[in-house]
Amino acid sequence: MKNYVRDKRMSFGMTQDELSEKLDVSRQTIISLEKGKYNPSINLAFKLSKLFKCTIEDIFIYEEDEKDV
Amino acid sequence: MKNYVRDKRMSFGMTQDELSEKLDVSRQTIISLEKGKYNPSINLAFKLSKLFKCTIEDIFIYEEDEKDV
DNA sequence: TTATATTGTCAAGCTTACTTTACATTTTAT
DNA sequence: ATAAAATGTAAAGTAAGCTTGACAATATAA
Repeated sequence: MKNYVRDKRMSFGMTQDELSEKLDVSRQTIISLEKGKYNPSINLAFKLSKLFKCTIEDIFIYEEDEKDV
Repeated sequence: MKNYVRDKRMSFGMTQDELSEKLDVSRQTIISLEKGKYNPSINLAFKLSKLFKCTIEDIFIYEEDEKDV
């Protein structure tokens, strides 16, 4: 799954630390997401979409044939 | 988080067993989702949205003050 | 250059999504 | 009423998301 977390974060002029605090998750979680180490929980995906004022689908791009299922 | 999995499934005339097979998850997972025992992974949420031809937001309703975070 | 901010890595541990199996209850059809 | 289909429950185990802490590397600024 591809994602635009880093792009969105930067377009909002936020640091990983600021983002993690606003979302109430650890900075590690943000790093891992941006680096594509794993997918977010649906709760975190929703939090991101609310904060970035867009849909989950705007941030996360699902690829039909995901190997990481 | 509220969800309309059961409603969507029934509107498609499918059984839990059929749905679980199409999504490649266990029937238990469907039961647990419909019963609200836990939230789906974002992967499963995407699979459901594709199958039901709608958005994740159409199926799962995020409540700002989720206690289950 | 030196300090400071920001980003990144590693590892151990916890929580929760999900699986599997086996069986019980409810619904639908004959 | 009986059988079959569909739904539900319980429990133990695996996998993945997330945390914490400590420290390394890179970028930005004075």
